[in-house]
Amino acid sequence: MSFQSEIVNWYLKHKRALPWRDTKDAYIIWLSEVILQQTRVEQGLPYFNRFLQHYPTVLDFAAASETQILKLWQGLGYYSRGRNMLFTAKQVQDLHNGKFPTKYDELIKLKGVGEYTAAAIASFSSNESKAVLDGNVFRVLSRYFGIDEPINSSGGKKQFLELAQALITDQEAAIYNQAIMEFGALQCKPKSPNCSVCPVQSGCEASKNNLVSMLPVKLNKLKKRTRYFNYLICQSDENILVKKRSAGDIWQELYDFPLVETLENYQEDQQNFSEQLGNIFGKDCNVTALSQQKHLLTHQTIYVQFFGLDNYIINFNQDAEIKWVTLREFDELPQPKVITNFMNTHFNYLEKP
DNA sequence: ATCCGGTGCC
DNA sequence: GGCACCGGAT
Repeated sequence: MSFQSEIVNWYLKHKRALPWRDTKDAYIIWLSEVILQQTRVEQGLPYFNRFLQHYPTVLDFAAASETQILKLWQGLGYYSRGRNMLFTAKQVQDLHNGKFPTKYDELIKLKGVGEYTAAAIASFSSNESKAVLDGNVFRVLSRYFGIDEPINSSGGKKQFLELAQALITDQEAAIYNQAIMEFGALQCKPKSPNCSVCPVQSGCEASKNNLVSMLPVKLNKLKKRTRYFNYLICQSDENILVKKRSAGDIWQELYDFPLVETLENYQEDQQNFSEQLGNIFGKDCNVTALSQQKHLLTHQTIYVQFFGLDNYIINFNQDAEIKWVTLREFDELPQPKVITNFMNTHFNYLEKP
């Protein structure tokens, strides 16, 4: 038996009874699908029932106020979904005579309806053979076919979409789409799927190769940190106070200046800034803001602000890595780019021929 | 504390 | 192409 037939058979046996199943009403399917975006069935179910009770048709929905919609949406998260639904309901009223579209090409134009939701509504309501590709489908396909292409890369998405579309058959589009998603949600779960009772285990590449827990592959999207570096330029004649950077952070063993890091711009984080500044240069020190620049790293965005130091007392005990060097000595020390840039603009007489 | 997940918008 | 949007599960 084919993969698709096995999945559909499994579905007929194990599917949950849910109120939006087995309806062909595109409005009701839209309602359920948008509510279920980024949301688990158990959490979305009561919301779906309340929305359908309040707004039995798309025209009822279109007549609602944004406040009413958001009040009903309360607690579900991603509130732009609710706002987009109202916008779309009005559009369906005005542009489609209140009749909710059932074809992918029309659905995809609606606000809040992306590729997944358009394929879901089109296949469920009119059996159009557009493959759905959600988190469940990615997982099932990557495991069964042993695909280790990252699902959140553009190439990976394309590959999975082509595969999913090749698998769907015209006559069974609606039920197959529902089946593979339900299969992913209940059987081929992200964590500890029970492969011993899986109907397609014998054909599953991940199972054969012991890769079930490794698939699907997902690129960690590096979350960029935003940081605020406030450098204190302490200069006396030809000497400047520098600091060697230590382990556990960027630019290890390179030289920069005494640094106060704040959680936000120093003006937004005044108290913290002044306190740290006082610890290094005494309570009564004066600073003057000089230049600023934005420094981009792979994993961090650093807003760098330079300050000139007017009067100060240096508390050397605060940090053993602080020391005086001449400007010429500093020029020979390894420095981060952002420091070199600063030196070149403010001490350009040091530039070599 | 970290993972999970569609769409809009930049 | 990458982030912001949210709450729940693990």
